[in-house]
Amino acid sequence: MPRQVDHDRRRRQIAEAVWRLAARGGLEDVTLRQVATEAGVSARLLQYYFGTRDELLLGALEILNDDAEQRARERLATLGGAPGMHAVVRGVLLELLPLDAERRNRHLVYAAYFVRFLADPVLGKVARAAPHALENLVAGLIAQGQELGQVSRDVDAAAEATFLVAGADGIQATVLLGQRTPEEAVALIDHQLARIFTATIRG
Amino acid sequence: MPRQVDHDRRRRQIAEAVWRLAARGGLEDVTLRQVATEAGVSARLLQYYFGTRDELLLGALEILNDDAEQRARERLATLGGAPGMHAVVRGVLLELLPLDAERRNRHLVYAAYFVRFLADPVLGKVARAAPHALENLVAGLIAQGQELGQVSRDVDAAAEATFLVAGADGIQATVLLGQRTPEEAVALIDHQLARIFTATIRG
DNA sequence: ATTTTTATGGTGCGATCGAACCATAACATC
DNA sequence: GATGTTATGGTTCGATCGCACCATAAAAAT
Repeated sequence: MPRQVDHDRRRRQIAEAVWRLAARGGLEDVTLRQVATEAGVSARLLQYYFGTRDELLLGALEILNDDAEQRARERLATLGGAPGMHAVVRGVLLELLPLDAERRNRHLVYAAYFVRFLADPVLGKVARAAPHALENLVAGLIAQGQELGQVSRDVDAAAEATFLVAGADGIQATVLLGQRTPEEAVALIDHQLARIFTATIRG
Repeated sequence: MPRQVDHDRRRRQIAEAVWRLAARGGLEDVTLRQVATEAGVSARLLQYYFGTRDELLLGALEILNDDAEQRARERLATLGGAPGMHAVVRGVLLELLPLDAERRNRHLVYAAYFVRFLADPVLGKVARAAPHALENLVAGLIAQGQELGQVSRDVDAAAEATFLVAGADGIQATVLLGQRTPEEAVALIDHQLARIFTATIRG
């Protein structure tokens, strides 16, 4: 076994090139040659690490998903000792907004893939996994908030959770298009959260 | 002036082919040859009516926008004599959902164009026009509802309007991905509207 | 009937695409 | 040091792309 090279590192390096190109010009611009140039490797290497172009697109998406989950966990972990339901839900929703270059790029990549998700069953499967889990997570957090008296019993936790996630997603698009600043987006989220989490200033 | 042919009709015929292809496989699949085949005309005709490929993409988008606006007006006109604010807002929001093949296709086309909107200033200008107007429209309707006592004075009309539009947009995406049925989507919208339009059954 | 403008089809060119193929440098193992 | 596997670069091929160019049918204008 010669020439041990960190395969995951190489794959990530190539995947990041795919992301940049997809975010910049859509999947049309993700050609093997452009990816190779952007990643600073030879085109042959793409075949070696990913195989065909479709497999490259799939692989880059999987790595992006793993990345998103890990970053989200990291950021949620920085919320402090006992965050409280309000803060946690806020953290989850803010993960959907393009508040920094990394998140902005990620959501642009998802946008570039979107239509493909419908046509390609394999990609679709990968894409459909995440959002539903998010809604359930938020719904559970709101329900916990009800147990703790931070949320009125009158609210429909599942319905509100779904609409919060969908709303954050919709606001994300407007920020990407430059119709709204990130600050305005956060304010809109906070406005809705203040409505749902009535009985809380801290937590 | 010979051979008078309905130019608009021809352009629409070609534009519809662009929409179908874009909805099916993204802008990558919108090649001149494929569009020509899909529209049942010669590739030469695309050049004649639209010019370059970029101009074709722009033209097809403009026609789509005009179409969307006209269809929305038509549907709103069928709401009956004195619709009331609740029903009008509902009608506007439902226009954002893929409740039939036409609306589904339209939103898929927008999705296919999305990343382009950021890179191409011309396309971006066309795309940015619509949504902001929608939010203002809904905000105005909610404000009118407040005047008429159908909406509490406590609600922030602008903030709620924005979140309603964004939420409808986000829900739209989940319906397109098959994560939610159109009926569930409508129910979610109605749930939010029932919260905002408190004092109304016939509204 | 001739002319002129509009509308349409076909064909060819240079560039680029995805992917298969061929070569070989690097290195662990024996 | 010989050997065999892993990792990388380069080249080539058939297909397809956008688009420019050439031809001509159809009909209004003269």
